[in-house]
Amino acid sequence: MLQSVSIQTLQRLPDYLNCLKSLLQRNIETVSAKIVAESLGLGEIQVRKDLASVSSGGKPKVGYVTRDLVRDLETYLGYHDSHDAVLVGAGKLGKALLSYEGFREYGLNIVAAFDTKGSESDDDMQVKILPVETLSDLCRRLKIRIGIITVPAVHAQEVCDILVQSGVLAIWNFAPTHLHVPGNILVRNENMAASLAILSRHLSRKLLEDQ
Amino acid sequence: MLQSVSIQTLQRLPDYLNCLKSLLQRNIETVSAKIVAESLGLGEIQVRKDLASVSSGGKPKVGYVTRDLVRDLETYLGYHDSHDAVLVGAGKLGKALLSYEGFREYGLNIVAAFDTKGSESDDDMQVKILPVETLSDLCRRLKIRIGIITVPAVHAQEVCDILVQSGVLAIWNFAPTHLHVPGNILVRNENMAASLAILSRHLSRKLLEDQ
DNA sequence: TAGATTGTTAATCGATTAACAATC
DNA sequence: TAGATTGTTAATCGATTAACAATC
Repeated sequence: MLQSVSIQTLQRLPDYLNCLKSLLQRNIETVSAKIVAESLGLGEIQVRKDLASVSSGGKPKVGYVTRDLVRDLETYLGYHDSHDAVLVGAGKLGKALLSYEGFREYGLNIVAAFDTKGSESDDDMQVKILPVETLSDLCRRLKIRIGIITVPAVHAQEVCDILVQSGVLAIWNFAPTHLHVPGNILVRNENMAASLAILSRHLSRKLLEDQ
Repeated sequence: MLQSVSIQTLQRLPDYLNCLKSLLQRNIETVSAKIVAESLGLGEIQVRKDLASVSSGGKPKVGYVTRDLVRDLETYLGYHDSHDAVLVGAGKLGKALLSYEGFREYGLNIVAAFDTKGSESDDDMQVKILPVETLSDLCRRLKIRIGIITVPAVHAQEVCDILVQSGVLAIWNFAPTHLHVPGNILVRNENMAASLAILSRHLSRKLLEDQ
């Protein structure tokens, strides 16, 4: 039965997809929740519940049809129909993201990149780097709905405002700063500082208990 | 009163720090939970509780001393004493992370980078790129406890195993794959696919309701 | 004193886990 | 049939929010 999916579950779905695809490559045609759970270090019941919310279900004693699950997950995650996006800030990180092929697989299609410094485009990047003055116009013309921010923190809000004014509805923010947006706009922070906080605390504790 | 800090709270701490530092720059010497909450889009009570768990507290009617809070947060997050780390996988993303100055501010010090392809070091990177054969040895010699994985997904587990065998206790994984580690090792996934899932669903919903 | 603001204790909410019924 | 496995309903757990007491 298809239920509404919590944020927590939603975030686990790509992991399931990964896991199932690798099982598929090994020609494993059906799979139990137990196997998936063990492979990802999750609880068996949690896996069953998560999968129930996006799939048409499995069969007792048999499990799930791997291929069907993969298809259901990809469909749910929107990997089959791609979203166009722009990226603002073609520094090191921005360029790294631009040349990452994997995004296409996730249904993300970066159609243009912008920077103050115009157009020093790299060899293995598909998109041109355009002057930031043309950002708003292009977003409107191409009806861009996703903006990726990889500018320095001080300019992030400014860029964010332009994107929002130009019709962007979802922002993926790599700048280490909090962005202010209207209520209907989603900001997803790729929060490196938060990750480091978690790593650092684990380390402190481990080193302490080893003394 | 210093309490134990939940993961959720821990992840918010860098945001508080950011916010407070910018207030400090504007010479705002005391600050109420309400101000911080509004600035970050959080609940006032949540902010008070979070701050209570790392700070020596504020004064009724006055609020918190900005400078003290900044210091307490930095101390708690370990920004004052830095951790050495290695990075494995000097592709686009790896190089981007290597040349990001900001990590030092967070107490992360990348002392070496590794790749199969040896040593094509970039201009504005401080560290050399070493052959991956020397990874284990260096980790042991320098007692490295943090490993950053930016290799392609297929090689991530392999690299992870080497790191764990060489004494690394915490792993920051940028490869889109789940890593298997012993129970005492922490893996933090920088989960781009999960972020995209959240962005994508928001978009689907918005576009649907606009029809 | 009055009022703003902190901090704590209790209530609510949501997510995870456990127990169990259904079924192939 | 027996047993493995799904899926659902109930219980638990943890985090957030609300209510309130403390205090400058």
